[in-house]
Amino acid sequence: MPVDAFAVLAEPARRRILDELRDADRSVGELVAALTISQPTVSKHLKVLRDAGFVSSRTAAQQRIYHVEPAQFAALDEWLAPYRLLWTKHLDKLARHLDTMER
Amino acid sequence: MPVDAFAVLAEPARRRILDELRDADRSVGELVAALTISQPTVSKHLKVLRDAGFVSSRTAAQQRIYHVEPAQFAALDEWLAPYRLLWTKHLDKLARHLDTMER
DNA sequence: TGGTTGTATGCCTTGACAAGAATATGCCTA
DNA sequence: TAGGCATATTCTTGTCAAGGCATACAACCA
Repeated sequence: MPVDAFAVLAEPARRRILDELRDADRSVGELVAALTISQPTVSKHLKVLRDAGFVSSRTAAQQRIYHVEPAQFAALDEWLAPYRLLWTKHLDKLARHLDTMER
Repeated sequence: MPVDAFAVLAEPARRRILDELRDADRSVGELVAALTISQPTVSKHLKVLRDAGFVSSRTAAQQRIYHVEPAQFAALDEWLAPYRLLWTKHLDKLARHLDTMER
């Protein structure tokens, strides 16, 4: 069953994890230290993120190093795209309005 | 209390409502007809969307006409932006790779 | 091999939230 | 003003997921 990307990102803790991984790959322990969340909780969130394809992990001795899979964000962007159109259109209108005002 | 945009959009029904409103403004009744959701449920979702600033409504006689507020999507896009960077970088790398292969 | 570190998993409780049914509210028309 | 239509709200119930705790598993080290 396909996982709902929005539902996955709805959890603030998961977004914090992603934000952390955006800078650099991290082991689970590093994530636990950086955020202030228990290790089991972090591991569970990582599982959700992994299942949804937002991150992947490699094994380095006893540690698992996680890193972001940027491709997965495309789905999100795809949904957002038509709205971005609307809203840049809106910005254009605003710009024209301001332009009109200053004449 | 600020509403979490991701949490709001996590509900598929709410995204369907937004997709419907993207084409044109709609009354609650039209939304109920278009989607196949009970009227109270639609009203409740609309309330959530309104509180989060994703839509606004005007009163037309007994009807309430809803329309999308595109500006609200900016927050979403803002969060997504750094990841988009990562992933276009990734696409670049892929392109270079393909380029290399065809030589 | 036994102990230790790093990570994952299972169970349980609790809280959040969605949907249904019933009802309330607002605005119109006769 | 009564009645009817469009929408909102309340209450209740069921579902699901998050987090705590304990524990299992895996890889390293002495």
